Amino acid sequence: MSLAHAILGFLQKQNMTGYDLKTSCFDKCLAHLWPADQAHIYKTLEKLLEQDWITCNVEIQQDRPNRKVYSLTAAGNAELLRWLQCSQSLPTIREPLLVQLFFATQLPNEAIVNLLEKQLAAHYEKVNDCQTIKLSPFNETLADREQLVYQLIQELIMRREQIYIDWLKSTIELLQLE
Amino acid sequence: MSLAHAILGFLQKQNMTGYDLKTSCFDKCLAHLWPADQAHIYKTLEKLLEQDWITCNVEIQQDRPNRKVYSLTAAGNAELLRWLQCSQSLPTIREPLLVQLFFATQLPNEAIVNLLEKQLAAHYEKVNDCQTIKLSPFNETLADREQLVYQLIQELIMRREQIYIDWLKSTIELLQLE
DNA sequence: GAGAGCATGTAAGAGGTTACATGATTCC
DNA sequence: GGAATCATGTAACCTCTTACATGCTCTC
Repeated sequence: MSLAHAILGFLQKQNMTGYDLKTSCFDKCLAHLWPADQAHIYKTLEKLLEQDWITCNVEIQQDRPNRKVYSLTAAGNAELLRWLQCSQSLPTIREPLLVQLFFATQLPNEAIVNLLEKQLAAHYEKVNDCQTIKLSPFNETLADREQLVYQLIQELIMRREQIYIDWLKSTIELLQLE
Repeated sequence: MSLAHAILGFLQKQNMTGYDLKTSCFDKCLAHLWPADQAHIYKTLEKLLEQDWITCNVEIQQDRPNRKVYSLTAAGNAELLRWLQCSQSLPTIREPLLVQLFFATQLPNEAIVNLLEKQLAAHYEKVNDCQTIKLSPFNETLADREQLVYQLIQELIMRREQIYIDWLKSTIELLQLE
């Protein structure tokens, strides 16, 4: 249910369209915490409407497609607050590379090293990406408290990446020595 | 597609039933790399049959339900080998706790600390679990190479957990000071 | 007698992705 | 002229989970 609640969370800060949510919120702030697809966001908005947790107001535009601007209802706000206090389950992590490695003992070392190197390159790219994320979607000046929380989140994400990078590097070295 | 290929991988080592795959393989070896549900395993076995990557042989039993023993075909083996050489995408990690924290600045510090402490307890439990995983489902003596790979995988999993634990601990301390 | 283990599955739904379609405007 | 931006969506599909159902045996 995190996608639905993340949408509620963003709408609490500011009224927005599905497009805004995708481009300014999910892709910018939550890309590394909760990636979300455009089609999925639109579908979820409909469900939230059905639940009466949000409402929709159409702004007619001449030059461009009309905007469906969503906003949080009182019920939606209450639901968000309820969810914010529920303890969440641990992240489910599925690791394609490690599954592959698990069965890859039948491959020669060079083939395995090759796979690891590609993954390492992808992680380097991702770290680059992570460094440029902006955790606040709006141009407000943030309270100290918010800034602190955002910094903490960013740090966990970076550490998480660093672990993979370190592990990949040392594993590649090890296999090359053999 | 990792679930399908993991099944091929296990069947390459030994013929098995869906039940065996769930209880001896996925739950024991891949629990922290690629958790898999029983219903999902059965459905995937059917798809693999349709593709002719596996075949099924029914063993009739008197006292117990019959066993559908699956085995890898030559085509299945080829597919596994092909997949083992494809570079995999990075793991998609979705973090319910971090999303929650992202929106939780409206909660008092104690409420946040409470959430973090629950998550920390869950991670401690998981680390315990991870320490008891046995990466080989069979009672064979392993080649050095396999043993090395399994050790490396285990280490990455443990480090991944440790990061979360360290982060949660220091974040709790920080918030309690405020 | 209750519960765990063996072994099969189905049905329904939640969650998520990919690809396609529209149509105007602005920038290179 | 071609690509990007704005803004909407749909359809099909894949992945995964939850809950239910059956029925026998062995152990506590």
